Amino acid sequence: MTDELTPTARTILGFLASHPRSGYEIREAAKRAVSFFWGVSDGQLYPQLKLLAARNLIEAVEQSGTGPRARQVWRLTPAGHAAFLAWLREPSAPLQTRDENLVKILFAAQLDRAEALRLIEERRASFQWFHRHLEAVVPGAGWTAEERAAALPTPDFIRDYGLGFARSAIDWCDQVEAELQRSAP
Amino acid sequence: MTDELTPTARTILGFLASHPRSGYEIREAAKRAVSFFWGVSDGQLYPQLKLLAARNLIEAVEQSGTGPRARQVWRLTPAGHAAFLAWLREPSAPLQTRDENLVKILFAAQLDRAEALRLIEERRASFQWFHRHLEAVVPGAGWTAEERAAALPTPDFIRDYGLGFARSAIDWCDQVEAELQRSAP
DNA sequence: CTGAACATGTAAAAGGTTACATGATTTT
DNA sequence: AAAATCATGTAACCTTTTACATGTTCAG
Repeated sequence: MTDELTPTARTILGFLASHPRSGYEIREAAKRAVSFFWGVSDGQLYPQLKLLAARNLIEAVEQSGTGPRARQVWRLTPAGHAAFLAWLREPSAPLQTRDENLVKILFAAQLDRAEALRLIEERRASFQWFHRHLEAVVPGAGWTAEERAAALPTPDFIRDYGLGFARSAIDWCDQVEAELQRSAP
Repeated sequence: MTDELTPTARTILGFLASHPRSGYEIREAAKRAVSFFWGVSDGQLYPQLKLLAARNLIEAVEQSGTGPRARQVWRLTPAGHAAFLAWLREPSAPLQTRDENLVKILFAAQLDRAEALRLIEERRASFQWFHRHLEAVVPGAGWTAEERAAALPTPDFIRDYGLGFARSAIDWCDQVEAELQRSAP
C-alpha cells in the first residue's frame, strides 16, 4: 500500500474538487481543459476511480441512473478534499518533457539541407496546427457553472500558456529555417 | 519480435550516427544535449544497446580496454545507418507533454489568492532556473570534433528552443500574476 | 587512502496506452 | 434501422524509472 497517489489519481481529485462528476465527465473535462499537456486514458481513469474509492478519498453519489449500466457519479470525501489541497500545496515536480521530434532536429546535421528543411517545415506545421486549435477554443465556453463563477479563469490561463508556447515554437522554426537557408547558399 | 524500435533505441542510433561511442558516452552526450526534453536512463540504455546489437543495427568495436570491465564502444552497421535515416524521414509523432504543474494551475481557482500566487511564483522560479541553466551552456562547448565541424549547429538550435520556451513561460507567469493581483484588489 | 568519476549492468515496480468488450440511448 | 455518442470496464503490453550491484581508475 504505497501511500502516494499516481499523477492521474491526483488529477481526478482535482476534477472532483469543484463538484461531483462521473468518470465520463472527468474524461471529457480533461480532454477540453488539458489534453495537450495531460492525457487521461480510460485504462487509467476507471481503475483509479475504484482505487480512490477504496482509499476513502472519493465516494459514490446516489445515482439516478436508468439502465443497468447507469453512470456513476463520484464526489470527494473530506479526506479527499484534504488530499487535494495538500497536493496543490506540495512543491511541484520539476518540468520534464519528452519530445522525440527535437531529438530528430538534434541529428538533422546528418541530412542534406533539403531534408533538414523538411524536418523544420513539419515541426512548424505541427505547432501551427496546435496554435490554430487553441485559438478555436472560445474562452469560457464549455465550462460548468462553477467554473464560470470562479474568481479566476484558470482554464483560460492554460489556454494562454499553450498559445504562448506555440508562438515561441513557431518563431523558433522561422529562425532555424533562416539559418538553414543561410548556411549553404 | 516487434519490428518497431523504442524511442530510446532510436535516440541511441542517432548518437552513434556521427561516430562510435560507448554507452557511457551516449549517456553523457544525451545529458548535455537533450536532458531537458529527453531523458535516457541507465536502465534503458544498456539493455537497448544489446537489443540493437542483436538486431544487427549496431556492432561492437574492437576495444583497447585495459581492465576486465573495459568500456565497450559501439558503432552503427550499414543496416543501423539505414534505420537511422529512415527514422529521420518518418513523419513525426505529434507533440505530447505531461506537466502536472499546469494541472495544478488549472485547479488554482480553489485556493485563495495568496496561495494561487505562490503557485505561480513557484512556476516562475522553475522556468527561470531552466533559463539560467541554458544560458550557462556555452554554444559549441563540449561538442565533439565532428559536431563542431558539421555544417549545422543543431545542438545550438535545441538550446535556442529551450531558451525561447523558457522566456515565453516566464512572460506567461508575469501575465497570470498580474491578473491574479487585479482580480481581488 | 579516500572519494569522485568512470563504466556496465539487473530486477522490480510503476505508470500509461492500446485494444478489446459490452451495452444503452439518442440522433439521423 | 443504422450510426454516433454515452458510459464503464478489463487485459495485455510497452516503456521508463528507480534502486541495487559491482568494480576500476584517477586525483587530492
